[in-house]
Amino acid sequence: MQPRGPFTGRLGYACLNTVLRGQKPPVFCSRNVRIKTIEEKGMDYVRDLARANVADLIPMIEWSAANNIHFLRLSSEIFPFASHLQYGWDISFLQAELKAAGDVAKRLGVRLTMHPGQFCQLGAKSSTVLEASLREFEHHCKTLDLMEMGPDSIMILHGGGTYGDQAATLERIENTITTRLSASARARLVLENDELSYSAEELLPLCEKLSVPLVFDWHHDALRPSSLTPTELMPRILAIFHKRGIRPKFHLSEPRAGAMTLRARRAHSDRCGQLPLELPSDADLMLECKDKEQGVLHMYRIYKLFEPDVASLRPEADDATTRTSGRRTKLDGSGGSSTSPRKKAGPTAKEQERSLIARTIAKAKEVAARTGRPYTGPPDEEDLARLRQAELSSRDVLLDMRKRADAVRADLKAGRPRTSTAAEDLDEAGALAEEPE
DNA sequence: ACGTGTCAAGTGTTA
DNA sequence: TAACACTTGACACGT
Repeated sequence: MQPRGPFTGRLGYACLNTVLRGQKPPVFCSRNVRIKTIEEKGMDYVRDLARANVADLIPMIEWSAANNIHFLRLSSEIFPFASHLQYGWDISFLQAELKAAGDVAKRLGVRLTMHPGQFCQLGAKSSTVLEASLREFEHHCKTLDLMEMGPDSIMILHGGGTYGDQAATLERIENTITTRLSASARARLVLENDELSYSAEELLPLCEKLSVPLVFDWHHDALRPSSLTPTELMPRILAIFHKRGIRPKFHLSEPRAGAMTLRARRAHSDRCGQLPLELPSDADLMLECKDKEQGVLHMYRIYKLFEPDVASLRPEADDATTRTSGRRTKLDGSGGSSTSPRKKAGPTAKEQERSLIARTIAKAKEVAARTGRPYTGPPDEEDLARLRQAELSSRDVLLDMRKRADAVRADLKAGRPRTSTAAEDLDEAGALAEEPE
């Protein structure tokens, strides 16, 4: 199905290895703590957690290399509260352990990157937020420095908020980058287009001016498109990486099947199924999907890049819906939930079901009127199952997103205002347009 | 052991 | 206005 050429680059996953996490004892690098516990147990407890997190870096890197994965993102939770104003602490006492992990990564050829959280606002107006952002960013940098990682170990940030004035905020970001970052932090900084505030095109002028590479994210680009297509943007994106001597890096995620609203489409699916056509064949691509390393192995199989070790494979969830944050609520409303179930992620399963039935009936009536055939009543279970399948297919969502992104691009090129990329209805979702038997 | 509510931090969008 | 989406799930407590 894919017309793209062979992919020779590296696929990576972020922060957590679900296979190792499930082992006994578990291997993971994101042990965390609450403030209350810090106050009860003291900082030594936090440092012990951090030591355990660092110790698990090595098996995670080794497992990855053994499974042909040479690209990882380190979790920001590896050092809980390290940059906190009140409960912060110095990671230097772990220098030897960090260097050991870095040595393993370099020996096995595993690229390590980091991605500080949304709290890092280089364009913040508030000095409190800006100082916290700088502490956090420099802390991430110190982690990679202590591991003695090379220039490919970059740190990704988004533009962040716009504070109602994108141009003014971009100036503040520039000022922060040029006057507030350490040399090492600036050397590792890269920016990434996001899906709400800064498209690739809106970041590129700053990136080009300061020689800060841009990590291009296809999913974000679909939700906040530039006037230029990814193909048109690609030479500019690659030029900065090449100028800096940093291996290009990209991000890929996909919306969950059935996602129609903007909110739902922002969320990430369990796995990815399509390599972007514009992806350079030798690029590093970070997969941001819920199934982590399984997403990479999944892609290895789809594109026949590697034959994964059977022992490393886990089956794909069969009950994934538009619900996110690890929720696995089925369409019929049953199913477990690993996080707070009373909080809604989009419409509830019952609401989705009601809506689906209503639209289906309306469509059937319309078809009946158009074709002269009698309307035979509401859909039965079999109809619904078929419609769910067609309507909620991830492929349909991707195609719809691409189509809407193209429309936004056309608007931007024509100087018209930016419009929404969200789907308002399901009329174009494949099987719904089919006529009943 | 398991289920569930909550957790350091920011911003924008939506129901 | 509160919930939720994002780069990332785990802690902590109650049953």
